[in-house]
Amino acid sequence: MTHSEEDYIKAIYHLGTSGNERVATNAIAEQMETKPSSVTDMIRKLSEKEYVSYKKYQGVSLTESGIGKALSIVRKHRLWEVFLVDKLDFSWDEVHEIAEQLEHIKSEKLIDSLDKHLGFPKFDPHGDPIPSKSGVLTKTTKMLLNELKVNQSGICVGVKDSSAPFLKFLDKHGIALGDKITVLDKEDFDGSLHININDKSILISHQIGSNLYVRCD
Amino acid sequence: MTHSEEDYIKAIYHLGTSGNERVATNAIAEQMETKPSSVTDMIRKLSEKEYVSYKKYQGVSLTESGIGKALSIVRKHRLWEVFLVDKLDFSWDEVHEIAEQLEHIKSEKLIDSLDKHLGFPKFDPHGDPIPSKSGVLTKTTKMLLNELKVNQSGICVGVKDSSAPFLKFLDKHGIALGDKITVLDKEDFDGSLHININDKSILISHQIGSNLYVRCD
DNA sequence: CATAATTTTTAGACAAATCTAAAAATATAT
DNA sequence: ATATATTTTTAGATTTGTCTAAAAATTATG
Ligand SMILES: [Mn+2]
Ligand SMILES: [Mn+2]
Ligand SMILES: [Mn+2]
Ligand SMILES: [Mn+2]
Repeated sequence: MTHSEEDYIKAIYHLGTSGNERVATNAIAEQMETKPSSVTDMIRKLSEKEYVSYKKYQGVSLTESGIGKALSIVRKHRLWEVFLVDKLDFSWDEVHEIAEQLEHIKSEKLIDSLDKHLGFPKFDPHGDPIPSKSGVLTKTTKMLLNELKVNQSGICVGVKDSSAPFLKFLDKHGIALGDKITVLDKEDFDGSLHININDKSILISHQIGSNLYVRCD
Repeated sequence: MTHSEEDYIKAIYHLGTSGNERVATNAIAEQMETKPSSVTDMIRKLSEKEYVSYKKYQGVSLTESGIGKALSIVRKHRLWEVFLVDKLDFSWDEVHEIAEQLEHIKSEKLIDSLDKHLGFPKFDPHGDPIPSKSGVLTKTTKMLLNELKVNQSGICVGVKDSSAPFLKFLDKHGIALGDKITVLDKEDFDGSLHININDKSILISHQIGSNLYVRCD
C-alpha cells in the first residue's frame, strides 16, 4: 500500500464518519486538495484492491478491510502526535503536518514500541481517541460546547477543528484540554457565549463554541 | 528533493568515502539494488540540480551542495537509529531498515528536537559519527581489529559491516561497543585471531577481525 | 417533466522512477 | 594494436499519480 493510497483511505474514513457512510468524489477531492478526476482514478484502484466498495456515480464507502487499514493509519498518526507533544515538546498546533508524514512509516514493531514508550495513551493532543492495536476506539460521550444550556458546565475534551489557527487561538485565551468550562450566558443575536474558564469570564463566538468538545457526565 | 533522490545522494556519499571520489554507475546500481540504466537516468537529474558533477562514462562525484544534502540525510538516519535503540529498546541489528524510512521525514524542527531529546549524541548505535546540524563530522582515529599486533589492545568503537547477521554474531559472542579487546595471538594460516574480551578468550575469523573497528590511543 | 446546473467519469497527456534490449564507449588481454 | 569483455548510455516501454478538457450521468429548478 502506497503513501498516496493510505492518504486517500484516511480521507474517506474521516469524511464518512468512521467508515460507514458513502462519500462523494468531490468531497474527497476537496479534502485531499486534488482534482475529482484524480480521485476517480484512485478510487478505482482502491476498489480493485477491495479497500472500498464503489458503484459509479454513487460515491464510495470503506470495506471492512479498508476500515482496518484506516484505523491503523489513524493510530499511527495520533501516536506520533502524542510523541511530538509529550517527548519533543511540540505544541499541539505544530504536530499535524509532521504526523502526516510519520503515519506512513512501515514497521509494526516500531509503532508498538512507541505506544509502550508513551505509556499506551488513549487520546491524542487534540482529544481524539487512539485506536488500539486491534482497531478498537475508545468511545466518549462528548458534545459541542454551544449545545450546553446556560449554567451547565463541562470538561473540555477535544477540538473539532484542529487547524493551527484555531489551536493557537485556544492557547492565547488559556483554553486547554481538561479545563472546566461553564456557560454563563448565550446571546440570542449571534449565538456567542459568555463562559467561565479558570476563574475568568470571557466571551467567545458561536464558531468557537461549535468547534470545542466538552464532556459533562 | 524526492525520497528516491535522497537515497541516491546517500549511496554516492557512502561509496565515494564521504563525497570526494568519483563513483561508478555500476557501483551505485549494486548498492541501490537497481539497474545501471536507472542510475544513469537519476544521475542526469541530480546533475541538472547540481547535486553531482557528472561527465559521461566518467562516473559521478558529489558537489558541495550534494555533500551538504548527504550529511543532512546521514544525520537524520543516525539520530533516528539512536532513538530506536535508546528510547524504544530496539537492538542495533533492527534499526537500519526503519531509519532508512525515517531519514526522509521533512522537518528541521523535528530533527533538532530529537537531537536534544537524545542528549546530542555524537555516535550512532554502530559507532558511526553523527554529523552536526552544520554538517561537521567528529573525526576518530580508528583501525580494524586485525591490523593490531599481537599483545596490542583497543576499545571496540564501531563496525564496518553493519548487517544484521554480523551484529547478531557480535551479540551472541558478547562483543559490544566500548569493550576492551586484546589480541593474544594471530594464526598465520588463515588470519584468525585469538582475542581476550570481558575476561574470556575466544577465537575469531579474519573476516570478523576485518569488520570491527577499535581505537587504541 | 423538461431543462439547467452540478457532479462524476472518461480520454488523453505528462512527469517521475523504473525496466529490457541494444548500441556506444571504455577497459582488458592476447 | 587488435580483438574481446565490460561498463555505460540510449531508446523505448511500463507503472504510478497527477492534470485538463470534454462527455456522461445525476440532481435541482421552474
Ligand atoms: Mn499522510
Ligand atoms: Mn490529532
Ligand atoms: Mn532511505
Ligand atoms: Mn548506523
